Amino acid sequence: MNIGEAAKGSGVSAKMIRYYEETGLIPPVARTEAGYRIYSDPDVHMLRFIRRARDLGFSVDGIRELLGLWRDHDRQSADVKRLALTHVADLRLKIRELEDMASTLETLAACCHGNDRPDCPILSELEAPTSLPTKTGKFRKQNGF
Amino acid sequence: MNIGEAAKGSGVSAKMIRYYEETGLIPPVARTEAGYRIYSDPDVHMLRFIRRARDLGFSVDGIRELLGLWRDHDRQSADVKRLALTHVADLRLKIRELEDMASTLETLAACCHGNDRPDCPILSELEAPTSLPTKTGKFRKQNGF
DNA sequence: GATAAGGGTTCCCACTGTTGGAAGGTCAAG
DNA sequence: CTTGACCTTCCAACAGTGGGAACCCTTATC
Repeated sequence: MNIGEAAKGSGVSAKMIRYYEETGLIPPVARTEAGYRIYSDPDVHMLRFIRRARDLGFSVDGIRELLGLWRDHDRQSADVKRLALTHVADLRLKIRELEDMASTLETLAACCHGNDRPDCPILSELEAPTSLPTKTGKFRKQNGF
Repeated sequence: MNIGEAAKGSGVSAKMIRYYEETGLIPPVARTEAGYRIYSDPDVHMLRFIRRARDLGFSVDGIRELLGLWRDHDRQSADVKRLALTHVADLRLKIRELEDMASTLETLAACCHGNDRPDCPILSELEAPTSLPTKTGKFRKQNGF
């Protein structure tokens, strides 16, 4: 099976398959004499695993670890669980940050008349932060996730 | 005031101030004879506005619009409000996606013994998605936000 | 056998936003 | 006059993904 079919079968674009191979997330596959990559069913299986993990928000590095555990038949499920729960904690943290942003903005928007006059509490707040409640205290995000 | 002081006073790093200038988010400022950028209090004020908007999760493009409204004394607060609420909707969408990921993973983790045995429902699910409930249906994220 | 369509291959660029560093000029204090 | 802390520009990198160019391969059709 060539890369296009593998892409269709796995839901991972051909571009990304090449990228994953280049960056070592997946091992290089065999090639035809002409240089075409050849994929087997297990390869596609692995690609689907990767896609599913991305769907769950794992970073490529996280997936690297997951793949390691997946391939390791002597793994301990505790390791997988820890990896998953760490990721859940990251997600929840990110959610809280976004939630804070959204609720702050919503509060401000609720105070804004939203008419044809120029005065607007949203701009006022951006201009001169009045330390509105931000449950987490720390506000600044540092990685896009 | 030079860029370092402006950075300290605004909370925007010198690097980012230069970047914002280069990309046209903020207009170029005056320079000393030696080429040092000179910032005034209003400049720092604007930088603080920008930083605050970034803290609320606005993209640079969003900030561009906000700045335009901020500077426009004939603006209509309705435009600001619309901008803000659109952003809130984006945030809430993203939150829902992350929430789905987190709850799916949490459900799976709860089913995982987390012991020294290798069998693990998390890996099983990644391997062969059993279409767990994902309230939104569409799952794949397409922009990092 | 020639040709065209629709693959594949590599490589480079763009995006978002931010950081890091190198090479070199400048300013203020000692 | 030197030293250290600034400033300047330029270049690279990060994570992931998409777009596209230039070129090769395969297959079907004429």
